[in-house]
Amino acid sequence: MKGLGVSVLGYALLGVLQQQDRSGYDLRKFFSATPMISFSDSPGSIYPALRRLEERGLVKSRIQERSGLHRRRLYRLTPAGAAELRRWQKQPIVRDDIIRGTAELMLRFSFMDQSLGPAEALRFLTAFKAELAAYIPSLRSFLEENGKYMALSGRLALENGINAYESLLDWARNAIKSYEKSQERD
Amino acid sequence: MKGLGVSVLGYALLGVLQQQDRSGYDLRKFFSATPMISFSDSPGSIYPALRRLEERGLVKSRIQERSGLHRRRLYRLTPAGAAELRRWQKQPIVRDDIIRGTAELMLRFSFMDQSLGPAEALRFLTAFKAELAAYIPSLRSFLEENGKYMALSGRLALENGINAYESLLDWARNAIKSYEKSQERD
DNA sequence: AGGTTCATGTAACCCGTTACATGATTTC
DNA sequence: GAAATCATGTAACGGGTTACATGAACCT
Repeated sequence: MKGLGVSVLGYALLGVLQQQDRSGYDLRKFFSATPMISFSDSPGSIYPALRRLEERGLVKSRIQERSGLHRRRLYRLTPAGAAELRRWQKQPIVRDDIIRGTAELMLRFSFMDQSLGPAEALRFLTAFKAELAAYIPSLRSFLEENGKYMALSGRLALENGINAYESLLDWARNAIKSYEKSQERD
Repeated sequence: MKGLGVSVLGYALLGVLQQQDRSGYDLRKFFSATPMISFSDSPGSIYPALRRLEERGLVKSRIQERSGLHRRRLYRLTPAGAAELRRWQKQPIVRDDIIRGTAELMLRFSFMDQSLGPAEALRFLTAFKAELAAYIPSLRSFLEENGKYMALSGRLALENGINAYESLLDWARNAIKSYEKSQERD
């Protein structure tokens, strides 16, 4: 059960396709028109990525003919694609995930309600919180020991990193509360 | 005056080499032992990157023989390399820089005291602040309009994005104050 | 004598970027 | 009739990841 060769962009596509079937053009528009604009909407990235997903059996495409309108190729998530999305989302959170930028972790989380449900989302948040809480002190102590020898810009940049992780930790705590509240209503 | 073909890793190397001459091995250790650990310390990335920088005349290497110790190849920034670093750092800040992740912007800033001095660092921070302040409302209004139709995890992920940009804005304001204070002392 | 650290590389693979290319349909 | 939008591709290029490879010096 390994995640063979799907890029972050690939998972982003799987996540969006989970909601509804879309064409490559739809997906490009989606990326450019929502906060997922951090992904490139260039045809040179999306069309090849969709082709790769189809080769691996994670999506299935069909041509949609529309009178008057352009014909287009609609993509739908296959059961294997949905399973691979869940596998990726459920991976344990390790320090390296935190270090290499939290963008991928947030992507994993953002589709989680639909694919895994709130209980798993809560588990994710709890693990995320723990990993953040474990990592921040190492940054703090680096600043403590080296801050006085660093240039102002360097020190400020480091402080920004610490702030960013701390506001993420706050966010995680609040998100956990949101899920606990929504579970009480059941 | 365009920035022909230097990757983010390349600029990170130029920035670190600005402080002192180092070998490839030193640079790998530096990346793995400091908060710059977000860069890969694998030999497969660093040695080829150094070779490319030397081909472009941005660094110059020499072999250092040390009795008893291992011989190693020390890299030094050339004047052209220092100039290219400054050119990269001085580029205007555009919305796209904000959207594609602020890591590269923070990297640009973190070496700025040594290369461009505090006045330029202040200019950078002011532009950064303005660009952030201009971008955040568009995220807010997206949340306003679409939040009610989004799943909880998706909405929380979006809120996290907004929070992150806002804490960055706070940081920028404080950093500006730090520079203004340090200028008063002149 | 054997394992760890120092030190530097190469090569295959994947994939994102950029640019180019095409054609239908809609709008003014 | 021209411009913008819809819609889907291809191809060259660059560079990061991973894995493989080598050898000297140091420590026990």
